Amino acid sequence: MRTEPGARPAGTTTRILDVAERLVQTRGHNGFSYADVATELGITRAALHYHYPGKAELGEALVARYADRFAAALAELDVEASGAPAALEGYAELYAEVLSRQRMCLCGMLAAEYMTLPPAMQRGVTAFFEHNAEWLRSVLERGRREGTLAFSGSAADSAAMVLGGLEGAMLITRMNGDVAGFRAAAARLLAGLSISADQIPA
Amino acid sequence: MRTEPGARPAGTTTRILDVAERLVQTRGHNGFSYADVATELGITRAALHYHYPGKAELGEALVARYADRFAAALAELDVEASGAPAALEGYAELYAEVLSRQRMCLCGMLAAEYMTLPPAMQRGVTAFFEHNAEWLRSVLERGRREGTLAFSGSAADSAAMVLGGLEGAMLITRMNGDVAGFRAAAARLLAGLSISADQIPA
DNA sequence: ACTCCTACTTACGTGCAGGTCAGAATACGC
DNA sequence: GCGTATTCTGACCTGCACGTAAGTAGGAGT
Repeated sequence: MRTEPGARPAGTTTRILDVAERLVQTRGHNGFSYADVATELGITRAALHYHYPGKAELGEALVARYADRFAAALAELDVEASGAPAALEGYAELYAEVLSRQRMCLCGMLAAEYMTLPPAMQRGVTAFFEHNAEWLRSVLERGRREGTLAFSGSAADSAAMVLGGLEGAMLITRMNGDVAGFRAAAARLLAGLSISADQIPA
Repeated sequence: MRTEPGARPAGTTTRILDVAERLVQTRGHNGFSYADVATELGITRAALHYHYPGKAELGEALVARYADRFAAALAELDVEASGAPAALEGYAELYAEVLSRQRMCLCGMLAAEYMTLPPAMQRGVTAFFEHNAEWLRSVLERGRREGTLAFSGSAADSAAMVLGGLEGAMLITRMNGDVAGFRAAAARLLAGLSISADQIPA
């Protein structure tokens, strides 16, 4: 499929993924066609079928690459972040960066279309969120142990809240491109987990 | 269009809306066809075009009815809820009820597909969220004035957080039908706004 | 020089989705 | 018991979306 790992003009396979990814993140999996991708790349639809036999397989590859990248970003946060609160802020910033490119989280988008997705994509999306929730849970538990975070109930519940909160804030603020609004909502979300500091002052 | 306001066998126009609503809430606006609705109702596609000239108009009617119902539910909460915290809990419960029927919020679904929607539907969806955010903002401000809620920053930011948090939690928990998980996440979300009570005890 | 693989293209087929239009059936006032 | 409006059907059209098959251009290896 690929000529070499270091193909200079980016490689058609990768460029297909790049275009398709953007289309899914903006229009959804049911909102774009092979023709859209082909036209944008200046190739034929048949060429797409050569690289990815069908839309289902392209979708699978999309989810897999996105999940890998996200996993890598989380691993980097584990290393770089100086503590649980910083890790959470870094996590929210990952979302803000996606949003600032006028996109929705790929898997958040696919979560909405979940019922219409081929099984392999469903599994990929589910795994993505499970991995994220698990990462958040571990960060939250560490923060509570270390005394840098405080929250009631289980860490898993708060992890689900953070994950859902960021995805949802993204979903809604994307409509009018309000990145600042997203950051404000995300900050408020995380403020509810901090060791009660900035309370009450309006 | 309708024979009478009190048509006993529900009226085709209404039944079309009911079926289409469920399909949008589960599969999205790009995930169902006129044929799906017609088949389920045992009528032809042409009959659908008689009641709603096109998918765009059907979609508009769907958003309008959903927004009206939601607005009525909010007005009822204003009357019935005994205070700001109760109003917020009631608000979250509205979402939980939708989810318990295995559905996503209609407008949350359409928010994902926003870029592919006809302009009139976009306006309807935007108006829905603005109305919800405004309602939440007023509840939050009242709660803060009355001393029943406490939160940092502007009420508008916290309103966006609650709105996004509930939509996002819904989006994600719907995948595995985890209503209990949704309620837990929603409770945690609102706990961050209460006058710091149940902090720290795991 | 020919072979073989990779990366495409051109041409086609199928099915479905949205929409139109001319009527048929039913109910309805009068 | 007759016109009229409402509600729906049958037949059709157009375009697109996904997919397939066969063929070709261009290098890489020997």
